Amino acid sequence: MVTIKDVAEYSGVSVATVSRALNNSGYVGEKSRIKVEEAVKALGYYPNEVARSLYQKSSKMIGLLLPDISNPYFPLLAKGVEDYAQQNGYMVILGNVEDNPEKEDMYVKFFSQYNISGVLSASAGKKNNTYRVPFILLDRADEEEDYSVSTDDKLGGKLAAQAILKAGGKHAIVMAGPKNVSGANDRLSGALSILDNGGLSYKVMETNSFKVEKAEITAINLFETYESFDSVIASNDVYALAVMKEAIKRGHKIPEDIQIIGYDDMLFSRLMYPGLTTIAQPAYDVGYQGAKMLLDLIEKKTVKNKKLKLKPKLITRNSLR
Amino acid sequence: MVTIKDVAEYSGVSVATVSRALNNSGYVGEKSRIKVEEAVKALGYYPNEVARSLYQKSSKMIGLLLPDISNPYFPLLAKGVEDYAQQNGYMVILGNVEDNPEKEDMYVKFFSQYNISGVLSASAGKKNNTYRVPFILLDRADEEEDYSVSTDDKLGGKLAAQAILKAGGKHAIVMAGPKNVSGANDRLSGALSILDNGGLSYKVMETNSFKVEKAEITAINLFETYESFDSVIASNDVYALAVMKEAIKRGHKIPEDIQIIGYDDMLFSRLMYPGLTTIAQPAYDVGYQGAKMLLDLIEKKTVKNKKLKLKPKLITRNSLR
DNA sequence: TTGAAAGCGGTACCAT
DNA sequence: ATGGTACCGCTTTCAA
Repeated sequence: MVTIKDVAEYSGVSVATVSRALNNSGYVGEKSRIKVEEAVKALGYYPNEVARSLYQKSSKMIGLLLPDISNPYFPLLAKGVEDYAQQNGYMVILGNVEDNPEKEDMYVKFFSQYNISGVLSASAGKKNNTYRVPFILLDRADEEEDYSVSTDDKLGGKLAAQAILKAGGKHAIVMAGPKNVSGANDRLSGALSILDNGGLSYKVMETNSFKVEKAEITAINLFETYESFDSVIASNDVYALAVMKEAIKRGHKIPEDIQIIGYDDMLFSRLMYPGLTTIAQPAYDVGYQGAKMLLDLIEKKTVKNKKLKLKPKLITRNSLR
Repeated sequence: MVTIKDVAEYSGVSVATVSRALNNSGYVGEKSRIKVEEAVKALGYYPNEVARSLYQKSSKMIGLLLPDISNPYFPLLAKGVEDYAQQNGYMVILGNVEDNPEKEDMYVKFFSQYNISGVLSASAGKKNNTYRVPFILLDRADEEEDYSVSTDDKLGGKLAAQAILKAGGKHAIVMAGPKNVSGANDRLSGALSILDNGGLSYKVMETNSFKVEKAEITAINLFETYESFDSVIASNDVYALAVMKEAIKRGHKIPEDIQIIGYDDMLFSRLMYPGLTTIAQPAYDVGYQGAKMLLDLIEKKTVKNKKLKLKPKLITRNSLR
């Protein structure tokens, strides 16, 4: 391993001068600078970030806390984070916390042990004030004081309801989604605000999970509990799919007998038959903008908007009439 | 921040003794040990890993290089890695390299700057010998000398072909998959080895991507190019889905007219109608076992099997007769 | 403009 | 069994 000392010897100056030259800090004579640059090139030197981090008590690493990487929404978000971080010389440390407070605590500790310089969290866990570094909430924006980047779910809910209305639904079922997820509540209230003035009847179906495992049983429940509906606003694409499957199985035609709209726009939603009409969430952008906000905070740039709301949009395919 | 020095002062011993007590290295008297433990508890001390890492030239961090997190196979693999790592006190650093050698080089450098102690790579990029730390290939096993964990794709191909045969296929199309991915070749040769003795006719369709964007066009090509086939062995589930969609669109019944088998078993494959019969890849296990092998290597435990092959298995649903 | 030296928070060698 | 201390690689103060 080639160290700053090697560079100093090779170029005939002191390590202090090399350090200054490398960091553009303090005075460095022109000749010294040149000699250092040559030495760096000749030796293939690059600084040891661990040593630097020890002194500076910070690093070029940020943490990303996710509730569940296997949920297809999060990899996209993670990709956005990773892209922005990588473009700006930061590494991202992945923490799959699964809404498990203990795991989250482990990571908080890890992060501080390694001088991580900021954290992005999409985890629904209790907001952890233990962080002494910039902290940004992804996809949630409960508390007033936090920095956050999220989707405008109320708008998303409205969009979905409007699409159903426009397609001529008469009797709709709207799935409520988990009550402890603020986004789910926003969607619901957004949808209802439109439906209430839309001249169609609707019922709200309580569902309390986004989990894939629950999708099939929820779809079955839907058909066993309700009768004579012609439209479904599903919690998300996975649930929409499950409903489609169950509907077809029971001999209903989509969209003729029953029309369905999803939420998320996962990559396979367009691979269904019929293609699923859905509300696209800007998952990648949430990650990307979140990372940007975090690095701005870390580098003490001013962040104009503490709470960034990104807009979802309607993706029209063939599951609505 | 509370340091080892604080602990030493509080407990009235030297930092050397504290260090020994904490690491169970060297002699420590019973009384000293107790005093240290009390001090640690009272002060809420935990070691700074950056300082430790600087001295030891290693850390409790491992790198994970992925070709594309948005491909649903990889998050599962990542979850396996993360789980094992986390259970053993390691953090994982995520690198989405997208088969881009420059990005990969960036990460190689990053990793060494931060004393990462091992690397797991599912990237198809040139094998990077620049690593001076344990290195394990995930999902690929080209070169003889490497450590690797992968799926037995030849077996997977056989399983798929056997299922088609058993379901009574007469004329099959088998998609070849990208030629530069060794797993794809193994699947193909596995499938053909069965088909050749199966008493049915088949054709191999060249496809050269696993990418989602290509799936729809490939499905269309399939129907435009070939006639009178009754069975399809698809490259993966996404492609299988696209084929199903196109088939239904064209008025074919599944599985009555055309039967289809996929590869991967992605979570939504069972949410289709009809449910997709497929070969399940142990993505999570590849990650988990890979992480295990890596940590064993890092901690100098003996690894009995340099090249671990995990078994795929047939998941029977309703897309075969 | 430059270099010596004191840290940053640990580990481990060497005396005692 | 214990403590003093050099050292890991880098940054920054301070004096020259």
